[in-house]
Amino acid sequence: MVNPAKFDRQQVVEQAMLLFWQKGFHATSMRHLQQAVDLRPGSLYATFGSKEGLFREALQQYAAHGERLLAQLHAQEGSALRALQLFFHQAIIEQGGRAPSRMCLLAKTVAELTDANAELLAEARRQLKRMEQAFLRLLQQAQSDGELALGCLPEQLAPFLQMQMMGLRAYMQMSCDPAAGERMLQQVFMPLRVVPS
Amino acid sequence: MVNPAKFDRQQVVEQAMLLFWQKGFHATSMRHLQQAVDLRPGSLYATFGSKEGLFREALQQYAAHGERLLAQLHAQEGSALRALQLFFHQAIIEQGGRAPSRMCLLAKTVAELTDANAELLAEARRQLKRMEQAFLRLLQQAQSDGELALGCLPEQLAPFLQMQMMGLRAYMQMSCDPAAGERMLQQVFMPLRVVPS
DNA sequence: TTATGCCTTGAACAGTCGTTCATGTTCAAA
DNA sequence: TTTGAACATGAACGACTGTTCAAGGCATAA
Repeated sequence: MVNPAKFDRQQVVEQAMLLFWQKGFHATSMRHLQQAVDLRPGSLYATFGSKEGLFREALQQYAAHGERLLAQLHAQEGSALRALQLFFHQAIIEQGGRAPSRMCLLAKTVAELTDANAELLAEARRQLKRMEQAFLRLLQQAQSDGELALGCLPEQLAPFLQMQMMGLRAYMQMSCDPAAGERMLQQVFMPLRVVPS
Repeated sequence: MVNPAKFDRQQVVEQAMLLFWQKGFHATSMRHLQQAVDLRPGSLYATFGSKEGLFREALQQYAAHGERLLAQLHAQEGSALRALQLFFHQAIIEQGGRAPSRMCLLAKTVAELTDANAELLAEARRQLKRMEQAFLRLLQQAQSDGELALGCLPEQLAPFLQMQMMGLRAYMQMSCDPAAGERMLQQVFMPLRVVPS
């Protein structure tokens, strides 16, 4: 390497991701991104190729962060079901006001984009499916640990959880009412409780 | 009226709404709208004032159509709970592929817009709240008709239903799998079933 | 028929979009 | 010290954005 780049690629993607998360793909201009990451167009285009390229990496970084958090919660709590519950609580209640948006960036992207950006749309869908599979693994673990009633079907519960995650965060974006979020969060996890014998 | 307009205002709003529904606010250009409704910029701006003005009317027309459909289902079915169920089924399963988007236009708008378009964002939130109140009235009706267990709390169930409506349609936008939609739809309405005594 | 106001038209505006590229800078290897 | 490849810079590109407006068409009232 003759002359290494002077910026941290991951840090640039992180800043770009936060901006995309806040304003969405179309409303985020390259001018604004250039200012946010403090890079001139030449450097950005040499590194990411296009606005779409930068957005794709932002999506991947966002999803990777989510998966990492879920695994970390599982490790530190021991319980798979408790990890899921904490993950939901964190995404919906705690991070609510601090994050650039109350909604999931992947869900926002699936909502905003069309076939006109087919690759990005497919990438967002793929990452959402990955998260759903992570939910599935945790639910299976919970079941074999006896945390989840044997009558439950993790293969049906995982998409159901994913659906409710998207719904909860979309609802929060609409109402901005933490109390309602907390109440519905309990309603979501109520049927997962194993009845004490 | 000296020289009345030659176009049908409601029809224009309808066409614009379909385009906004498909592509979102930012990705829909006035040029494209002008072509879709076959009007020149002067007429559009004289009638709606701005892109935002046209979008606001599109949101209102969309919401009005939803409320009308819900009332019509209630009238023709007699049962409030059955009306809700049909409404969900129609929005999520049937209209799925035919509509410009699998998602709700109001939810898409809340997901896409920011404070940069505060009035439009507020309008979308208001219309979503109106729908939730329509849900609430039907749930109360169902309860007093004995369709809904007395233990249920319509004031908690209505936001829960709204949340799941948003979640279901967002999930469908992600997976495009009608079977999964049908399955989750049953899961949503399962706890509402009154147990036969 | 003329006069009066509304409606329609399409060219044009200033601004912004994503993107390119010639130019200048930096730094390890020769 | 010279060389040369990788990187940084910012002006500039053509296309497109939302919006305006002068000019012309139209239908009613006088």
